[in-house]
Amino acid sequence: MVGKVDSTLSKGLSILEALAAEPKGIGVSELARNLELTKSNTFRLLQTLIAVGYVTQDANKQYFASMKTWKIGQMIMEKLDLPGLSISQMQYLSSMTGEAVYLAVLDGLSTLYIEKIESTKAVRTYTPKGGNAPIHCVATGKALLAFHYDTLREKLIDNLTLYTDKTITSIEVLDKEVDTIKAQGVAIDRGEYRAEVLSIAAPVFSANNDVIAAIGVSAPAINVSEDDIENMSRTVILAAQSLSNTLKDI
Amino acid sequence: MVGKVDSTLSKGLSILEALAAEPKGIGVSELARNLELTKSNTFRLLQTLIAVGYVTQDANKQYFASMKTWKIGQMIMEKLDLPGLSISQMQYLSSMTGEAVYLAVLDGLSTLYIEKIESTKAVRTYTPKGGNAPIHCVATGKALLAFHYDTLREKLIDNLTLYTDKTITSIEVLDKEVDTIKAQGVAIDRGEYRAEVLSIAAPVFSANNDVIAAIGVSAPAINVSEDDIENMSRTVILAAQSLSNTLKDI
DNA sequence: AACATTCGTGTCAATATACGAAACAAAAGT
DNA sequence: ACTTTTGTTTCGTATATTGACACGAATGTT
Repeated sequence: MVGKVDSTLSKGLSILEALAAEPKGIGVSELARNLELTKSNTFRLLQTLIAVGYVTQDANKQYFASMKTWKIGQMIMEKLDLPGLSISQMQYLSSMTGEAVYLAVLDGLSTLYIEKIESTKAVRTYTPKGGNAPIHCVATGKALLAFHYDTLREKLIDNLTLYTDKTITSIEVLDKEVDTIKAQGVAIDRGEYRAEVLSIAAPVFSANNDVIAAIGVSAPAINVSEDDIENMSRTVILAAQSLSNTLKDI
Repeated sequence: MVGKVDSTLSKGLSILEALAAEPKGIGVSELARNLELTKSNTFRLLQTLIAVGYVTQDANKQYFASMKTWKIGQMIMEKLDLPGLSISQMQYLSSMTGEAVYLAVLDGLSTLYIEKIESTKAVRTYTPKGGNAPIHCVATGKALLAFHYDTLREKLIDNLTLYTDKTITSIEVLDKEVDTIKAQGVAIDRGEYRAEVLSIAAPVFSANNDVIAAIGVSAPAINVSEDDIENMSRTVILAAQSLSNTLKDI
């Protein structure tokens, strides 16, 4: 009996999301139009969001997302403290490769970067902390995808967006790719999202052997030879295993 | 006509908050008891939170807050554009003191420097933008810590790393220090992280009075007399208050 | 200045919606 | 074997949420 959702709650959250995305404040009417909701409905939901502290309103009647969401988000992060637990392995990867190092978790059909260490080299591949990328064409994404494939495959079929000529857009090809990722324990993206970027990532296992994160490196493709790829893969796998082990005994 | 709130939405958000505070996952029954809600009600709200991506459930039926809230929070943070809003106050501090000026936010058990102005003087105390420092022994860190002490104290107990002979390594001493920081509205570090560096910082408050950042200066200790410290403290506090005020009316 | 649109906020009746109680199987404790 | 507690589902009902409409105040247009 899945599928039934409380519309009030989901509408309220979509308002919160809309406000978070809004660079400048926004009024009821425009907000209602954007979300295809009634003005009355939007107004009322905004009132309750204000009452519980997630939204504020300025003198010109504009509505804003408050910092409360940020605070809650921080709490979640702190409790899990994946970044804290990962930092030593990430630093290890950074020192070994000199490239940008990422820690990512699953977020719908995207990988969400929750921690990063900048490349120490001149040419940088910039992706901000808190940013995300499609799951089917970057290394961290593919590593996460491979181990959640049963729940994600179906949803992904119609969402294999093409980004470069290397991007996997056929589900059959992806099926095979997932098999090799699971077999090898590492995912490699050779310019499947950004043509000139190569990334390598491995899955991180929780205490109950769920894959909860992926750790990996990202580098300008021209910097990396095939031999380098093999070496870096081994290093990334080791770091991921190491991290998985520290998660076992928490 | 104020005060009427959509109960569905507010209950849903309280569930989200409860999950965020829960270090380990939690089941429906216990959650319902904690929040004084019906089991049916709690269950349903959880289903819709799952449907919209804010909550996940593991194999043992335990519910968790997902990273989505964190992501929304990050979005809010980014659109706030703290660096942009801070620049004038930072320049003011720079011109008044001639020393290095920092804008920092909380990042785990560290202060993360998100903006800086270099010292105009010959002798510089170098800390790069994007860099971080332990929270318990630099001024920006202590300013942030003091106003997040309830959530951070426990974690910090085993992480009071010693850097110099001035570093605070006892939680009892830190408790007192936090009290005086909150009382004075300013944090001072006299060589607690780098022996020869002195730093002064004050908290920056958001529209709803959360401390979301700290602004401060950092200087070679030999440059600074006790009188200077007092003067600079006042200047830093003023700059921080000024910044807080501009945040009020956005 | 007069007019026409927008805006944010209230009102209110209708009904769709979220609600609690009870029941369920499965698991955990005893 | 028995009892309690778990997560989940069903269901009839009441109530809380809803959308249409109204309103004055801004804002824009002529």
